[in-house]
Amino acid sequence: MSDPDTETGYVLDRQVGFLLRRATQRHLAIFSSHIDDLTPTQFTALAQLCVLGRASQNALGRATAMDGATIKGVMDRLRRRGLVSAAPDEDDQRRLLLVPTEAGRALLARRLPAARATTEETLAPLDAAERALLLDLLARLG
Amino acid sequence: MSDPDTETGYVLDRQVGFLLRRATQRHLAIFSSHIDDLTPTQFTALAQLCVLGRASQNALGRATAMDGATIKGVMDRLRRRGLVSAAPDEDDQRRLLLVPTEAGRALLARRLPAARATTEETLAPLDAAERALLLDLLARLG
DNA sequence: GCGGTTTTGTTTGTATACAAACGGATGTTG
DNA sequence: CAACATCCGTTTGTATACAAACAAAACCGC
Repeated sequence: MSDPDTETGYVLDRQVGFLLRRATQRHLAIFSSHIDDLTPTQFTALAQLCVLGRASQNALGRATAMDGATIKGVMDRLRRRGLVSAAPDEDDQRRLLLVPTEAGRALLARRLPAARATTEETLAPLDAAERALLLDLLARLG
Repeated sequence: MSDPDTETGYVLDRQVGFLLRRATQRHLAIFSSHIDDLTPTQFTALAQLCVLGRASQNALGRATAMDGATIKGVMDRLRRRGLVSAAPDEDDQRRLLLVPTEAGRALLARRLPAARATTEETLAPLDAAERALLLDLLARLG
């Protein structure tokens, strides 16, 4: 009767959207406590570009789930810092061919241990089976 | 050997942070397909304010996991649309006392079914047991 | 009751995110 | 090959998010 959800039936702590936002916030805070010279988004984009070797801007955006406007801003900042280089694609005049620089690859390599520590700390409340389960459930949502 | 993670050991699709971002993106897209006159953040803030009845700006921010700068912007927009009213707190001159207007409560009531549909559609890939499990695991992360 | 600390709201600056619109290049199809 | 559609990168506008700094108000220890 004195339940706060009597009127609306809306209990915040049970909403998927809210729980996702909270978990993301905590993960972001942990990330920046381990890595202070790259944002999670920048790290993801740089890491994926290193895996791919080279990619057009939009293709990298698709690979990292960022739209055109977002990936442009991210790459602009990485390029300004000399971590990524860009050149027009010979075969397709529309495309901007992106390649990680040596500095970019080196920085990624130096930060990989901290990235793994970030994941570890984020998942610390869960045991191994629960971690696998969570990743599986999240993957099926996305 | 031809595994793309040979160099970095970094497989994007297994990173919690990436999966959280993807799931959040999908949830956001579903939300806006059901509700086009409130953002998820605005909905959360309005709903929580309706549950609380009244709250100071920072207190509402804490209740909805938004920092001071964020909750200010959200409330400014809700106030501009007449969904929330604000007045100085008599007992504490620092505080801004927020209260949902009738229009705010009415809009929330009209949008609650769509909000439930959003949750339902987001969790559609999972059965009942898996949904409960996911919410539990996410709650323990946050 | 007074001085140091905290709280509250605000502002500024940076960084995602996404929608919408655009011009240029490429692809497709009849 | 010409009309049409699609893709690419860019720009603009809006909306979270968070850090850092600030002034005013309230609190708290001694």
